[in-house]
Amino acid sequence: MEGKLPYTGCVSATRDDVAQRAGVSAATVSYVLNGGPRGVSEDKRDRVLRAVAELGYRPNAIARSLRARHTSILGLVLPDSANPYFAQLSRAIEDAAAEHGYQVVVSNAADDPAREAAQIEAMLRLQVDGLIWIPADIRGERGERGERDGAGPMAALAPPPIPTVQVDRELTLPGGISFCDVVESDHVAGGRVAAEHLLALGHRRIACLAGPATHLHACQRLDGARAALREHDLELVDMRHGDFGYASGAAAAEHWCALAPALRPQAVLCINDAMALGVLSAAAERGLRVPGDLSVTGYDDVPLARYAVPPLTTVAQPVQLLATAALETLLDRIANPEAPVAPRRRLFHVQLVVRRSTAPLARME
Amino acid sequence: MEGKLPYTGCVSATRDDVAQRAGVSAATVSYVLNGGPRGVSEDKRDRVLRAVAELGYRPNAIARSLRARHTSILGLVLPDSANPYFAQLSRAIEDAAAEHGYQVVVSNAADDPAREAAQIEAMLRLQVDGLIWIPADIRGERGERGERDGAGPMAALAPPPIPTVQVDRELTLPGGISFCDVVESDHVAGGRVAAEHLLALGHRRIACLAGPATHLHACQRLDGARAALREHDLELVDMRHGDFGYASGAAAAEHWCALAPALRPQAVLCINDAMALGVLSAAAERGLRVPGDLSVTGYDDVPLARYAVPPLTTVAQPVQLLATAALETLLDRIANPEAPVAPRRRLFHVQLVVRRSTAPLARME
DNA sequence: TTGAAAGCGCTAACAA
DNA sequence: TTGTTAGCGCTTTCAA
Repeated sequence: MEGKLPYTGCVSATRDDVAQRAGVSAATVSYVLNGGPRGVSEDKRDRVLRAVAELGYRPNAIARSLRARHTSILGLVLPDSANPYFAQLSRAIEDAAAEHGYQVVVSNAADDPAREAAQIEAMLRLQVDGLIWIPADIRGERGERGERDGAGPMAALAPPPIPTVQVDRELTLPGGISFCDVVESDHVAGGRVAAEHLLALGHRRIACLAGPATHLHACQRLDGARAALREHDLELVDMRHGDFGYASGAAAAEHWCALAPALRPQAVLCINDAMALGVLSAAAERGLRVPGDLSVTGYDDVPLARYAVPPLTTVAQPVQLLATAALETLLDRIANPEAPVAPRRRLFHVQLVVRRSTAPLARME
Repeated sequence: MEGKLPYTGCVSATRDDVAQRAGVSAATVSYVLNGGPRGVSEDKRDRVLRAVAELGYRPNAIARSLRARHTSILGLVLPDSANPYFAQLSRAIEDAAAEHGYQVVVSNAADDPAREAAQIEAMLRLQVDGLIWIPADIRGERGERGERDGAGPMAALAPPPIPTVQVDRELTLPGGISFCDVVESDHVAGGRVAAEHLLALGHRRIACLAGPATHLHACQRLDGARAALREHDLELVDMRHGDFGYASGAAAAEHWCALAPALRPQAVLCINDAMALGVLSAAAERGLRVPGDLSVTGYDDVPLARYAVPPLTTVAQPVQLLATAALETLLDRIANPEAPVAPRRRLFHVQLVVRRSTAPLARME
């Protein structure tokens, strides 16, 4: 074994080999391996099982899928696997899928619509039984862009050729028309609860570190925050756009930290945790204390949030619920592909997790 | 379109439909779609392309793979996709694979050998052309455990039935015998360079936050650190085992922070970044200053490291190099499956990234 | 209870 | 340059 690497799999046994060795028909082999649709005598079953073991037989999933006309695999398209929130969500989805006997193939669009489209296309060709899609980019009115196919993901998915659920955010057709099922949490409420928390703490000069203007879910969080402020007759004192990464959080914070105390926001509401972490970092570098000089909130409650310095107050999304709901929805569609049911939308509650990056406004600044 | 969801894919066109509509043979359709192996007249090519567009034809990758006896897909088995380091590595591998026309199917073993074995088995059945494997668990002498198949991943992979590369760490057969190619960085050197950095800063009471004793790569880092200390006639003042997660880093740090200053380590060398981040968090909670009261080093240089508070001194692994080397090795094996070449091992250099979580030992504590 | 055989959608060798 | 056709490995209907 050591020294040489001859790949035994290159000449691996087929079901016919098993049948021959066991002295039964090919059909019989199938029956024992699949536990049906027919029974097999004790004797033959043993012989088959023995032959399988001796030959190290491994069923060819490709052949099986071709014949069966389904693959038992689900495609999961992520916008950015480096983001811990998606890593969490993806893990939850995989677990839920495994419980139902599905394997999941995940791909990372890396926030690139062309890449996303290519990957969706590849999954469709792979004949996945269903697609779980966290859209990379909410481009609002037009699904343009994309190189390889001359079109973005919308070209392949509207209308969806196979059962599809969007998770975590909704991408609609021009005019806000839904074209597939959606499972997401209430982004508007999340933005609102974060803002209300800051308001309750006495902050008045609140700034927001938003996402790209093209991302609907980020805008919804922003809208929620603004609505809460408006009820107090307040406006955001500043708003900057980031790209959801640490660096953009740090960059925005650099700007705010450079301001004179009287001009500086008292609190910054960040649209995701990564950017909030960037803010924490830049504030510390600049010698600003959080929450003493600046309160900061995040969004997502990634695992690191509670180990941030200081631990981050954030809005937690119900990751498990999102995952199981997405799977439920998808499996239902797979089971009833012909049912002409209108796109469904399920919305989940979000929860504020108060930690130590926020504090009551200091009396004197 | 709005309102109803009839899955067009359920009745999608086949290549024969295209042939019929274009008024050519099935073979001709293949030739134009695959760009070979034969040429096709301008006229027929146009007709085929038009028919493809009109029918929304999507080649069935399953059927193609069955016939072609290869899938152009590579399997990537990760121990834990929630770990940002693996997310980085996986991204680099996907990119490299895409450049060579391979799609990659990634699965997350979640540090569970049984799950890992099941996933490897599933990939083998899926007929991936090659496997890139970051073993979840270095169990050293015996590959036991695993529920579903009654065996761990070693049962399926030693010897490897298809071209396989281990990346980032090496899992060998009992007796240290290699059974497949491996691409990794020099963990011993990495541990050493981190320790030497601390030593150069004047630290003498150095503790280590190690990984599980079963993980060879973690032990190698530890060995490197110890070797460096020994050259200074020093020993680790303490060593604790963590599980690579934030929480275990924080837990270990709790312990150290509770010690009287004279007993407390002056520096903590952590075997990965996540645990180092946990240490930073706990130290801050306890009011210990880093690096004033305690210097901390990590390992991996995950994206967050430079945004930690304070920015983390760490050992960077050459993620891009690892990824391209792994792919190169694998593709070479795939191209020459019959060549009986001994397992290869490629080792890469590692680099210390000095940031602000380490500082010279304060004169007076 | 069993075996034979018809394909699933595709590629490529072969014949024209 | 083109069409015909034999499978790839499997499931399952049909007939025995």
